[in-house]
Amino acid sequence: MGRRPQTNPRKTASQKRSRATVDALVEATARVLIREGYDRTSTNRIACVAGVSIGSLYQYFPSKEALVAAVIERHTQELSRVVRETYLKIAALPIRLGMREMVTAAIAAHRVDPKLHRILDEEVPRTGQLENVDAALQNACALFRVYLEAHRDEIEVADLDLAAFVLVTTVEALTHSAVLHRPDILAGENADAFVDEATGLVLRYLRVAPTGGRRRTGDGARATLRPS
Amino acid sequence: MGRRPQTNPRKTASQKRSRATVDALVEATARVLIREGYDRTSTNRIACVAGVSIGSLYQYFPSKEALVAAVIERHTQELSRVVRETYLKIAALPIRLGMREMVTAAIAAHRVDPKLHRILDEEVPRTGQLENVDAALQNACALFRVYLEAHRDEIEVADLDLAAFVLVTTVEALTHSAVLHRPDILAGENADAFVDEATGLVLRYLRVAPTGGRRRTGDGARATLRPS
Amino acid sequence: MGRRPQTNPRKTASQKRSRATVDALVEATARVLIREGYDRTSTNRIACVAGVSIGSLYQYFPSKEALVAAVIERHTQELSRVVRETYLKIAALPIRLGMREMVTAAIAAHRVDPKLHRILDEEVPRTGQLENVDAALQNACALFRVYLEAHRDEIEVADLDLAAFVLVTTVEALTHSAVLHRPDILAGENADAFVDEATGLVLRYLRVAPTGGRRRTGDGARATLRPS
Amino acid sequence: MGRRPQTNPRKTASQKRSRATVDALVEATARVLIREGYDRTSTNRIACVAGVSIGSLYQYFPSKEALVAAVIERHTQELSRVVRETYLKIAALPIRLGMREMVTAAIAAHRVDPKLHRILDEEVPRTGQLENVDAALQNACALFRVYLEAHRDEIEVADLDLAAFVLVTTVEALTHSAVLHRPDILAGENADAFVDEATGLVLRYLRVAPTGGRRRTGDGARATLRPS
DNA sequence: AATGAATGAGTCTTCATTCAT
DNA sequence: AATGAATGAAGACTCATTCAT
Repeated sequence: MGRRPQTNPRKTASQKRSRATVDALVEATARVLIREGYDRTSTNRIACVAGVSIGSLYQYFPSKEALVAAVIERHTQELSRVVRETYLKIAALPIRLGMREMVTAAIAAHRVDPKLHRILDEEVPRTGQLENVDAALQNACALFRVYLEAHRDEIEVADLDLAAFVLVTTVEALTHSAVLHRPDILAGENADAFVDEATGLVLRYLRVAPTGGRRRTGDGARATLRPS
Repeated sequence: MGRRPQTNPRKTASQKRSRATVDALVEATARVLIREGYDRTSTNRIACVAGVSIGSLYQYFPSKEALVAAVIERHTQELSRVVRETYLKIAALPIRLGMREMVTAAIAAHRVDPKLHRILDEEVPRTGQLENVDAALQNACALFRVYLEAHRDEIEVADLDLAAFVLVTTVEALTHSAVLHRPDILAGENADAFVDEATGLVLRYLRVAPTGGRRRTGDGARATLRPS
Repeated sequence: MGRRPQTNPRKTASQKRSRATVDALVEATARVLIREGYDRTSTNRIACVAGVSIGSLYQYFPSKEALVAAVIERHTQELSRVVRETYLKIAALPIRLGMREMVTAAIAAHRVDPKLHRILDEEVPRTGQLENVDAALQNACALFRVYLEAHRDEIEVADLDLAAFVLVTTVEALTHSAVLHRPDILAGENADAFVDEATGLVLRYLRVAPTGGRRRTGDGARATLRPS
Repeated sequence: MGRRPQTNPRKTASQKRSRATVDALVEATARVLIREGYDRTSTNRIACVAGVSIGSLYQYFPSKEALVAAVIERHTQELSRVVRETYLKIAALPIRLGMREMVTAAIAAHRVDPKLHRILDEEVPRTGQLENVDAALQNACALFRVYLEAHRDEIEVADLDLAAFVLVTTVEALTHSAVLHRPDILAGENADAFVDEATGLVLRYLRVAPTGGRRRTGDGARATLRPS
């Protein structure tokens, strides 16, 4: 596989001017990535777009990879923020509402910067970032597990860890796929239907009891029909 | 985005020798891709590994991208074959068994050539391949829809298209994630539990009635435990 | 000290055309080295002067260092040839004449390509070439030792190895220094005086008996003047 | 050959602090030169090691070359000091002892800072320093000539200038080569043998009469054995 | 059809040096 | 005086691609 270049920032810009330079560089990297694609993204181009000399670029980032890593980092941070906020928001909600909120938030997260998201997902080689991906997954699972535990009495699952993994993966995949590959599914009023569907998937998986009152084609109806 | 190079094979190798050369090149590309990673994969290297001159390489493939595309194509074909065979196999099965078989097959598919799969998934820029990805998704959904239709009486869904999309995406994501990121989940006896879990997700989503008779660690057992 | 780049030729040019390219490159390197100095010698410049593309340059030489190494090698070969031929020539001569011949040859050797010699001596960093330098020294000493052994009865030395080292070093240094730093010493008729002087140094070191018969400005004349 | 950068110190540091800064810079240059090699020696590195900002560096030295020149200068001064002291020491000694002392001092000189010496000798391009080298040589010759003149009655040479050149060159080369390339020759008790050998070379060259009393493998003994 | 030498645009990266603060 | 951020020319080197043989 060959050696991978360093990706740790070269020096932490403390002064105001340098801070601005670093920001400009990361921002420029994201923009160039989007506009040109990964292959056509060169450090010179980035420096140019950032309005910074190539020398300055290398003063703060030891390699092209480091810049891309910074962009990924920044984007991931943003997503994490959304996720964390969502958990805070839904912590107190009953699971039915909470899950719906969660699906909604997942979609929103995928729309934070869709073009960048797409590039990062499709074009940027993730070598060396694998640990991060795995870490992010573990992290999301852990958070979700906490949520499930807190709502244990509303659900029915044997293995909380497994359930967390299944749901995190599923919700991420569904929203990701819908946002990136089936915009039609999320267009206009369809959106609600999709959210219902995904939420339904989650709730039934967790064996959340169907709403007593609302009689619709739902679990509730079925329950009564059940043979035993 | 800049112009994308041609990716269509230059000429259809009719003669036997040409055919062998083409195969050798595609195979070499896959191997180099795995061994060196996308960035370090050069046409010269590929030609060398294939035991072919660089000139000959360009006689059959107009660009590097074309070679990579051919590898993706070949891998995709292989996966498609597994998928198709699975559908044939499960067509006649009741949905409970069919779905379980499907999950199993999906895992198997992800293990066809795991290293190549990973590289293709993580490192190879998919620009220009998007249509293919989308097409593959549509295709899989269509197939699955046919299956669902055939088993309509066993399930309870409002929108078959949507359900197909949801399940194809979900099963793919779960098996993909498990194989690539959580090998522990699939190790040894855990594998069965995971298959059960994924199958359970699918079946409950489709509102397939839990098994009355068969008593095993599964939905059946659970059903009886339910309060109401 | 950091890693040193490869200096081994990349591929041995077998075909006629490539052979010419390689030669042109080495020759160009020598010329550029002389004309521009080591620091200003760039691979692009070399390729340009050689009338070859930069790509071709790197097809045969993995690095700038490799080119310089090739030049050094070529120059060293040339010098070695002179040295070897000298030994052949003087093998049968009595030591008085042999040594004189040797000093003369040493001067000649330093004049093979004086400008290149100077650059190689003064400007080219010899990192990594140290072993070569040492090897060359050892080699010269060994050859000289053989010569001394063959003429053992004409000389009087306790340690042949040490004597060989001393003389090889001395003669090299004297001729080197004279050619490069004191051209006046070797100009016109002075040359003979210098050769006499150096030869005298060697002969007296080896305690070769002064010539009785031959009367000339040299040890012979002096010998008669000696008190005892 | 292109323009060579300035090498004269920018301003004479009169104040105490400035003086310290300059010293730190020169010292740092030497250290970096040794640790990293010439190529990897950058002004930023030097400034960093010296604990000084790059800006300050350029306040005192107009260029990288100037720094290196200062290091060479300092090292040369040191060597000169050793040489001068040696002359003072041996001025009153008879030539036999004086020469032996000189050889010993030459070895010592090469051991003043061997690593730096080696780098300076092998890696640092001497462009523009040629005059200095030549000057140093001339200077050493002049000093030595004075010595020889003072001892004229003990020796037998036709051309004092030539003899001075020959001996300065020879002694320098022998000790240099021994220290750098044949440490074995100077190890332990061998050292004495080598000093004897080099001193013998010098004395016989100068036709210093062998010691009358001490009967050992020497010129004296031989003289009586000589055929005629 | 095959070969592989040749091409050269373009990439990343370094580093001496300047200059605003 | 000092700082260190910024500069950008310049260099080493790669690699997809062409084309004469």
